[in-house]
Amino acid sequence: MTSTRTRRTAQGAAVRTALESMAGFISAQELHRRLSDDGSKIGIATVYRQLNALVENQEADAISTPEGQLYRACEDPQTHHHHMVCTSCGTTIEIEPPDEAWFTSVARTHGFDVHSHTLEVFGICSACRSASSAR
Amino acid sequence: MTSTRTRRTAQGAAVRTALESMAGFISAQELHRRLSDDGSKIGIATVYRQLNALVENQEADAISTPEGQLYRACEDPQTHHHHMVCTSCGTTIEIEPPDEAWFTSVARTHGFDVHSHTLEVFGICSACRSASSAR
DNA sequence: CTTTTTGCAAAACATTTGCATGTAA
DNA sequence: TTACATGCAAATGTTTTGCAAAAAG
Repeated sequence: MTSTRTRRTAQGAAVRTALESMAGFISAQELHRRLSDDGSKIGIATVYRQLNALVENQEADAISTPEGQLYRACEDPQTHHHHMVCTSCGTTIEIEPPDEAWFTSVARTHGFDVHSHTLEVFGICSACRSASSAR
Repeated sequence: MTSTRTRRTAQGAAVRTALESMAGFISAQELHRRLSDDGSKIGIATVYRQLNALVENQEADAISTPEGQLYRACEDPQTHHHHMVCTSCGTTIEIEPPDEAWFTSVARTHGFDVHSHTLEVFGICSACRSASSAR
């Protein structure tokens, strides 16, 4: 092995930049769509490869949803926030966990070095609830 | 509406029974495989439909993984748990939130009717941490 | 009978991979 | 140069759907 880590490519930079400019999580497909719309010339396969590389390098983390994987650039542990989303209309409300410190404490207990965490609450908002009298 | 809820079918019972007899989570594909091996005559599409029906009726819940959805029969609300996963080796540890009730309380505050919630902690387990002296 | 469920195969998607070609280093 | 990255299309794997036939009520 003559040592060679990662090559600097336009596509790689584009993916990283785009991901970092995102507020929350985004899918590879969606990210690719945005990059393309913005004029970037990049294939979907490359988006996946870059995204997976970022995750492996711990520069991003991913969560699984019924629609597939969602990626997010890693930020300062403080900067992040959680959401509560209405599974009916999609409304999203930002919520604040009672004890953010808990995450790191459990981790320490198990010898983990916490990198990030996700918390999502799904439900039906009052508006949708009243709307759907049927069921 | 002449009122008609759900029809009782052999396949439906088979799926529910099989799911309830499972220890943990299982995928639709895997469940179908087992049912078939046990002689049940049921199509994969039906397994999916039954499973999704159970989830909608809150008789089962599902989690998303990179390999797809995993289902589990619902038990006492207390029984569900969250995970902490090592982003390096994939090891998953079950963790217990300090205050499960918090989820429903925030929801109520915002007029939400909580349906489910997710909590995931990402990090590096001790084993991987020591192992990766290189980097 | 009437309406829901099933099965099957096709359709939809998300994600990965093989390979020839382009391109950092 | 030369090994790694990209693009494209084909391959995978999961989940959904259309539709005619079977089953429940």
